[in-house]
Amino acid sequence: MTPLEELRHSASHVLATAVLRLFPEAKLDIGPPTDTGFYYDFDLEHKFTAEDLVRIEAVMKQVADENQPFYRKEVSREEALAIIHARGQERYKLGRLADIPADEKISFYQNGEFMDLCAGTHVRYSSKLKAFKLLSIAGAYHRGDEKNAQLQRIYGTAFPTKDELAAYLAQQEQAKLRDHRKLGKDLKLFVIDEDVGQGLILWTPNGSIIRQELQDFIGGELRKQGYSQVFTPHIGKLELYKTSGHFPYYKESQFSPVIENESLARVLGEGCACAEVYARLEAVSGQLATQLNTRTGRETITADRVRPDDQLLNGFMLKPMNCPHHIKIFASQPHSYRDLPVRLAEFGTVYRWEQSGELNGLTRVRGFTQDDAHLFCTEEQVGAEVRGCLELVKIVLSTLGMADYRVRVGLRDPDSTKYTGDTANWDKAEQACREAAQTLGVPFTEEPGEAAFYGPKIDFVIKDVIGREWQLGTVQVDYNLPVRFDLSYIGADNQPHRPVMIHRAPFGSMERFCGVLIEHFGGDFPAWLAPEQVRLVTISDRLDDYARTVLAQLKGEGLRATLDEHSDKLGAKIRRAELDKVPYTLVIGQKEAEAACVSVRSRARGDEGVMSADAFRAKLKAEVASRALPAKQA
RNA sequence: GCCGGCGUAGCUCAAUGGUAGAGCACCUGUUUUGUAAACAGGCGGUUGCGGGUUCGAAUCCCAUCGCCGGCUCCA
Repeated sequence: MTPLEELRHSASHVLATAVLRLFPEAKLDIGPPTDTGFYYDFDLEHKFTAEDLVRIEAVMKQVADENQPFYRKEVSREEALAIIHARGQERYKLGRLADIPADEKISFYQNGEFMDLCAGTHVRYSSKLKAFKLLSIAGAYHRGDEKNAQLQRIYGTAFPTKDELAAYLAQQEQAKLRDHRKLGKDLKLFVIDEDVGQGLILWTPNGSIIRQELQDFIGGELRKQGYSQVFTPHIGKLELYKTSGHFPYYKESQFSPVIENESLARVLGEGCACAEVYARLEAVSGQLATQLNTRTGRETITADRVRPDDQLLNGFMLKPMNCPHHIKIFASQPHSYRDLPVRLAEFGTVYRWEQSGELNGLTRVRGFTQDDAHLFCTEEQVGAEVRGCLELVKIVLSTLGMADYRVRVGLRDPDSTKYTGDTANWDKAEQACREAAQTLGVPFTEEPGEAAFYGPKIDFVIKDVIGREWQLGTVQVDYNLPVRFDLSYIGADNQPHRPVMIHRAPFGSMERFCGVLIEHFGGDFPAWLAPEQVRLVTISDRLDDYARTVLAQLKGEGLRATLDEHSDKLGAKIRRAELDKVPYTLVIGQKEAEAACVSVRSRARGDEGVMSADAFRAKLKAEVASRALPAKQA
């Protein structure tokens, strides 16, 4: 444990000490340090309130002042049981004790009257806790399993000194100002209207410019890399998703199907209530899941294809993924090995029924557009194609100056049944991902259980302003959907072969990416992305005519410019431009008008002096064309 | 979905059971301005929605919708 973790871990023990002083009946679970602080989970009838937090924190300060030494005590399993019973903490601690392997030492840590099953380590005296603060109360399931009891978790943070604590809290406050939900409102980038629906993004004109620019940017890269553009509809028949495996496997995270009127009439005509419709779908999908589970891994889908029988309801689903549609395009005609790789790209909008409590601004939504593509290639081509996809992700991130990300290779969880396909193919796909990741030149972690249901993936993960991680770009290797859809190409040997699929989305979703991007730039977008690139402000409205000439010239070059026609003093107009985070403000007075000039003020660099209107236009055009990042120094 | 907190004007907030208010934004007028806020006036609210308690509810209670922080989930 690092010294800081040790400090925070000790703070969590002191938190538990204080809680037991105030609420002796509280049952303890666990209290570890975290990246940013610590927490402790309690089971208690009384619901903690904000006022309780103040009281608890005050008692914690007392405990710190009592300068209690922390003692480590190693005990036998029998002694441990006795301690737990003596303290009436059987409810969770017995289970925690049982988790400790037989060959490991069992230890307790004691400070004052408090004693907790704990591997350690701890600070030597509670007086080391000079700077801590309780932050929030949250529900948390015991062992992170929603089938278990929900405990009350108290979060806090601690630092070696009061200054460091104050700096951390101030930095957190600063971070909130960059929150994309706040900036989205301030800069009028997007709205979410409760009448339209939770998690459904309405892109306003300003936000749409950013999204469109990003789309144009990557579109150019795709043309260079030999992708073909396709378009597909937002829905597909239930049958399609039964074949792909989405329907039985992930039905709970999809919008309810749109049932064909005829099917619906048949069911309702029999006197069924709406609930009966859902019950029937449940039964059908359960049955399909069983069938598909027992059939995964076979090399031909024809015999395995699940056909609807008379009991089935026919209808459509909002697409949760684009792959089935793209697969159907690939399958629509025969392919020679000479055609491969086939790369089909689409900004495809998908819909997923995320739990209401998980929705979050742009970063977790119910309808989003993936910058998606599916590559169909030979097994020999997989490595090169995956590397090409990773290259694309790196181009995106470096163009935007996003360097603070981590790479995760998501592998299957060997104990889970949520995956489709046979083991041999999974092994090949996982190996392909691993090898490709090694060529990245950045560290990556392998994480079991993070794979897609059809294959392993390489994800680019970025933190938002409050430290939550979000998966953005992703590259996924898939040996399984080609089997499920019985895809083939004709090889050099004139025999049919199974292609391998690669799913990839460098941005991930436009919504989530823009959310993270807004926070990355704090709303100060580079000129090429800024909804408004230039604001013209005049000293006096007598100069507005000249300003309008300059404005027309800027617009003529395709630049996004406006003229501030308010009857305000210059300072007020500049302030407004600054608050609107416009990259360039052109100040126009008599001198400028007479010389066909503009006085340039850069948001990043301040006053840059006077230049000819023509020169500014050329300079900004070049800056936009090169997709330059805002430079602090001229 | 679960636990907890919160919903007052476009935005930020005030009013704690007794006439819903301020600043900014917006509109109008005056001002004609040199690098982050000129002045004056005006517009703007069934206090998220629906019930209830009360002589009287933004305020108390119930329900519902939404938002925020966690948990769970995340193709």
